[in-house]
Amino acid sequence: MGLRERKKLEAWRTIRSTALRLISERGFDAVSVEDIAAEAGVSRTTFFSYFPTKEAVAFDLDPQALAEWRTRVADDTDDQPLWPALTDLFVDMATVIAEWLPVQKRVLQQHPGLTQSARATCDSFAPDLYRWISRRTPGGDRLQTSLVLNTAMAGYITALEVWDPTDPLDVLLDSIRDCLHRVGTGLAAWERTSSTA
Amino acid sequence: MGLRERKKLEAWRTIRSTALRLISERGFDAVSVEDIAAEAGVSRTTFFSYFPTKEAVAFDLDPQALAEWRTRVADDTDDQPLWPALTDLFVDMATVIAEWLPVQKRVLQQHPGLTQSARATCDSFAPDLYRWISRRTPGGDRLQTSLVLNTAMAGYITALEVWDPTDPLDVLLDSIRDCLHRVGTGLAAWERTSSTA
DNA sequence: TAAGAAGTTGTACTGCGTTCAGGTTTGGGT
DNA sequence: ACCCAAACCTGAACGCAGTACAACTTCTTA
Repeated sequence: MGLRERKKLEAWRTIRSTALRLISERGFDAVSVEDIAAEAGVSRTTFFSYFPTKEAVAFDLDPQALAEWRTRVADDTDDQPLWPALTDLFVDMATVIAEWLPVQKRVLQQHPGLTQSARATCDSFAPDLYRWISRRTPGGDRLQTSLVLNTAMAGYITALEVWDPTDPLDVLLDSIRDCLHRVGTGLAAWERTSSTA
Repeated sequence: MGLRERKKLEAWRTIRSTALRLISERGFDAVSVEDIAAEAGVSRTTFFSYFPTKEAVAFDLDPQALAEWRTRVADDTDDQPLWPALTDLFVDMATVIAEWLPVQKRVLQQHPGLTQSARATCDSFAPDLYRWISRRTPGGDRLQTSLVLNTAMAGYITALEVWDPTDPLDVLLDSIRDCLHRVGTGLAAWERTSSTA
């Protein structure tokens, strides 16, 4: 990893940390992009070269963490049944972003209007999961694959929604496992029958 | 229904139709709020008194249709099991907004970035559904209720995602029924056990 | 029909997000 | 050690979404 790449990641993290600190202190609307950029020591233009929107600075995934998770998903040779394996991927994801979850959740509690942006976080790893599910269920059509993905995400989102950020991370991870297990037990029965429906 | 209320609804629908027509013709980004307001014969200020954001004009629910659906949900004395009854509510919702679905879907196909806004449509009737589910599952905790809601919505969203807007509405309705049945069969088994988990 | 409530309009303002030309830093090749 | 091209950062200017507000018009009701 060259100097250039390291500096970029460092800048990304500086801007992100600065943003979350300011937003935690003053609230999302009371902090402008200008404020964040100034405090992080970069220009407004540079801010937008790292984050496409102001919301993104609070909810985008760490590039390195995301890349690591992606390679793990791509190289996955797990031979468990579909839903336990899928559950592991979501737990991995939550673990990877564990550091930021409490503060993000607290921002969401103070500003429910950002729920949409939070869901966009899921969308950033959805394509990888879609491919992974397709690979695991060769007979599945588009409907079945999307249904599995969206249902699993519903479980993940629900666990995040109900989680209290002052609780330890293990509580969240167990809740994710619980939710995916509950929603998965029904869909598992459809895995074989989808092409004959 | 007084003159005032009738005029308001009429204005709402004029703005909405105008907006969808212009957006269909030129694309979402190439139409400004100013354009829509001018073409609809109102001021920019008035536009924002009807729709909180530019996205809302494409995805908000018709006030009358929403009100009718709400009373139907509130007065619901259906004694079917949970998931068939819930399925009926979603099918009702889709029927109620059937008129706009094809053009909205076409806008989404041309502009995938608006998916988040489309999901906000669901959020506008989510609170009603949450209350309805709570009423139907007295023993359920917050996790179970949210899980049922989010999972049902995942089914609904999935059906919308894979639906081809050139297909007749019945195809979509059947798909909604199919998706909710699939995701519901698993969760139905948890209805009784949630308080002992 | 007069008073007041509800709705509309123009204006001015903040702040997000984009574009672009010009300057600076970095890594690779000689 | 030097140079060059590519990548990066920056300031300035712009368009447009969304808000605030005071003046004005239209509807309701007593």
